[in-house]
Amino acid sequence: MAARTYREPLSRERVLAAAVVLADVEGIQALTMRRLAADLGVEAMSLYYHLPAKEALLDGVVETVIAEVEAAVGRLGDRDGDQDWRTRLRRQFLAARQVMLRHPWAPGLLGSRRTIPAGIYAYYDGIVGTLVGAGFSYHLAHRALHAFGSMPLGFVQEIFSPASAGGTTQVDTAEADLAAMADALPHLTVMITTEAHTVTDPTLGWCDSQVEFEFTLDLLLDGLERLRS
Amino acid sequence: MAARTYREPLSRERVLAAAVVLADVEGIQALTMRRLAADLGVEAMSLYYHLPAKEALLDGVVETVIAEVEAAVGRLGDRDGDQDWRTRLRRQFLAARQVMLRHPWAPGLLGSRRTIPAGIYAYYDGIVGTLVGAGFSYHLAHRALHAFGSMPLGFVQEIFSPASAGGTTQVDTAEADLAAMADALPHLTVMITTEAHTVTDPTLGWCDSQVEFEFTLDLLLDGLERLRS
DNA sequence: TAAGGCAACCATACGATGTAAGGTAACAAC
DNA sequence: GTTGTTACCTTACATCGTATGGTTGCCTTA
Repeated sequence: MAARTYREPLSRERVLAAAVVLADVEGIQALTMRRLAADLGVEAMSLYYHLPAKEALLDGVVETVIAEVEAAVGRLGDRDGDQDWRTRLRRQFLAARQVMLRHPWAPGLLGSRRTIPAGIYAYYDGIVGTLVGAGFSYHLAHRALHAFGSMPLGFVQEIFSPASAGGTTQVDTAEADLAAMADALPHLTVMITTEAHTVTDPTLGWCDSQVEFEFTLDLLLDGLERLRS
Repeated sequence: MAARTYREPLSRERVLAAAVVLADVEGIQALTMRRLAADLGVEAMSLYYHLPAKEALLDGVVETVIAEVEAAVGRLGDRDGDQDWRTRLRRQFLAARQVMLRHPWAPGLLGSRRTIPAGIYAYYDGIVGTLVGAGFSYHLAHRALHAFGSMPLGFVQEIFSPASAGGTTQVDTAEADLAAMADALPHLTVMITTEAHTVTDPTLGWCDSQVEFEFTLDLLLDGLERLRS
């Protein structure tokens, strides 16, 4: 009765954690269902009891990384409330960068996902909150979000792909459950409603990426010009 | 003897052009060897006579897009020589953006390539030339390149992945054929040699991405602070 | 204690993908 | 007319995600 080969049962969390480790150690291309199962001492099809498909696995992995970023950011947020807005964001982005450096495959994966991972909204809501709290208008805060580009998470969201060829526009889905958002994401909600009503060309959704692009570009060019002289 | 089904013979260029069209119309995930061959009225294995592997196909596709960017940039460069540096780069990046908007899959593909496509060097050499010609030091021009981030090509190079886990560092390869570079890429060559000798920690290669990251971050934060007040 | 039910995992198989290995048809050169 | 060469094709295989349908072992409930 001794060596009954007991095995810790699988779970979504255990699978996702193993997937992150596998990607870290052998690269994202090594993350196959069979290989991941083997690492867990299990057959490939067993994973499907805890995850419906590989896409869901990748979504979960992304979610895990976002959570790690939020944890790192939250950790320094405690004693950080009364800091200058620049200092706060600076520390946040540098902390996020440290997380992403541990998962070099993550920015690429983030950028390749079709749907925006839920955790990102909370993260960005905090950023907008910091900006608005420091006197930014919601409009300028919106611009700032775009300008930050890859700073908060190491990847470029949709700068070059407006609406990303999906079905419903972002405005539709946003207005649908705007009330539900208001609690969890107060700043983002206000920002979206404010900006949506300001927009001139509604075909573009509430982000006119051409305008955002030019804003960021000029911000960089102006800053560099100042450093030049 | 009439309807002898003649078919325009394949060529690397024809294959690459068809690949770009296929990716534009049906998305990059539709770009498989069998599907591409079918579009060309040919069997999959026939492609291997003109390209050694799918990786080479993707490299060629990237190369094609870069060439399209360079063409667009070159087209406006003719009557543009005596413009302000900001105006010139602004126009260049906006022209590049127009190209990338036609190929929404391109930034992601660019970013996923292991080796940097050759055409990019020439493109960036021109940017450095513009900057230095306007009074930038090579050091600041280097910083500016990193700060531009996704502006010139719509994707983030290696902000989060220094040396990208390759074998030889960039310094090794760069110094190996530095002489050959000097003709084709005069500004980049000078920039690399200048910067390489300034570097304090040689283990990082000549790009200390942590420093570059913080530079860009502060550039953005300072610019936004100025707009806030 | 026996019977049933369910949670967790596995064996097999199928279609899609990249591609190795070798075959074939047209044409050129001698 | 033989022989090469070029361009394309047929077949086959490993690997991938995953549909389908077991099998195993524990937990109830009587």
